[in-house]
Amino acid sequence: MDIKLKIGQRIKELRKGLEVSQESLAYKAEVDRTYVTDVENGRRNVSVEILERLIKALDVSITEFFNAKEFKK
Amino acid sequence: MDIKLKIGQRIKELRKGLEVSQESLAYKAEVDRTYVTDVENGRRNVSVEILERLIKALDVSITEFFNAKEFKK
DNA sequence: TGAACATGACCCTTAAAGTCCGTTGTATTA
DNA sequence: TAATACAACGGACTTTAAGGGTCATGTTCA
Repeated sequence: MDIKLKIGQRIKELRKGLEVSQESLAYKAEVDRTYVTDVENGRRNVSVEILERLIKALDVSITEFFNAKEFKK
Repeated sequence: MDIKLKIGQRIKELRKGLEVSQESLAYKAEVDRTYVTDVENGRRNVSVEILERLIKALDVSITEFFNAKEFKK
C-alpha cells in the first residue's frame, strides 16, 4: 500500500484517539486545515519537516508514530 | 536536533553498515547521486515517497529505520 | 429551518523539492 | 604520477509540495 495512505491513516487514527478535529490539529501543527484533510486521505507527499510537526502535534514520538503494523515490512 | 540531520545520520549509519557507496545507494533508490550526499548531510527536506525508497534500498523496514535513539522523544 | 461545526474536493499560486550538469579534494593503488 | 573511487559542493533547471480560496455535504442542536 501507498506510503502516503499509510501515513494518512496513522495520523487519522492518532487524531481520533485524541478526539480533536482536523482543524485543531492543523492549528497546533501550524499547517492549513485543508492540508490535514489531504494528508489523511493520502493525497499529499509530505516532507519530513511538516510530518514532524504533525507527529509532535499528535503527542507521540517519531519512533512511536512508525511503530505500527503498516510500517513493519 | 534537526529532523533532516537525524535522518541523514541514520541513512549514513545504515549505508556504512551495508558497506555501499552513496552512488550505489542512489542507484538502488533511483534518486540522484548528489541528492544522497545532501540528504546525509541534513540539507534536504525529503518527501516521504523518496524517503521510503531510500529506506527500502537500505534493506530495513520503516519501523526499524525510525527505531533509533534520535527519534525517541 | 437555519446556524454552527467538521470534513472533503476542487482549483490556483509560489516557494521549495528534486534533477542534472559539472568541478574539487582526498585517499588508495598501480 | 596517473588512474580510480568516493564524498562534497555549486549553479541552473524542472517538477511538485505547501498554502490558500471557495463551494458542497452531512450532522447536531437551538
